[in-house]
Amino acid sequence: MAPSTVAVELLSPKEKNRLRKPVVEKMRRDRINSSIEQLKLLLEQEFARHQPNSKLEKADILEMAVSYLKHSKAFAAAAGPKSLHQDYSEGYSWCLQEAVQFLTLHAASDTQMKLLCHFQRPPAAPAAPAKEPKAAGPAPPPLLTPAKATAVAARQPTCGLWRPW
DNA sequence: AAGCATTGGTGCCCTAGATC
DNA sequence: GATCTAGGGCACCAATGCTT
Repeated sequence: MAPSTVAVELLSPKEKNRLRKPVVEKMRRDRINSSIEQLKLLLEQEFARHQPNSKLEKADILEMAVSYLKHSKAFAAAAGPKSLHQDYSEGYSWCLQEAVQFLTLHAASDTQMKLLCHFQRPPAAPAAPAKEPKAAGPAPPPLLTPAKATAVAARQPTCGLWRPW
């Protein structure tokens, strides 16, 4: 049973500190655990692919996160430098495909068409840093037509990790 | 039942800030 | 600059729960 507030008032600062320590330490462990849990959720599919049916320890989660980041870095380096605009366009295109895929499965066709038409409008340009030559940059990639986007969505596997974003 | 992982409590050490 | 103090982080250990 926890000491009453009156009893706590009577304690010396050192004793108060001694009582507070376990609480603070617990909060700290909780932070560690919740972050590990978030890592686990973020890497869940990767775990399923590499170690199906195996129980995940915290150490496993951390190891997998490290190897994922290493892999991700190596992939980005191999892909070479991209312009900000190119990077943005690829990201936009990918998000569009994801949205189309989702709508294909879940949304009513009317809503789907309206949303697709909305996405067909040119995306806002990314906030370019001062050095990036705005006008001289490469033209944005062609936008997907609704039919093409749906076809692309049909080809796309469900969200997998190791995606070069 | 044994082995392993996780959790919770505690002591020790380190560091930053305050005071002299 | 030396000393003191509070706060934070880490390591260790015991208890508990889970798996084989």
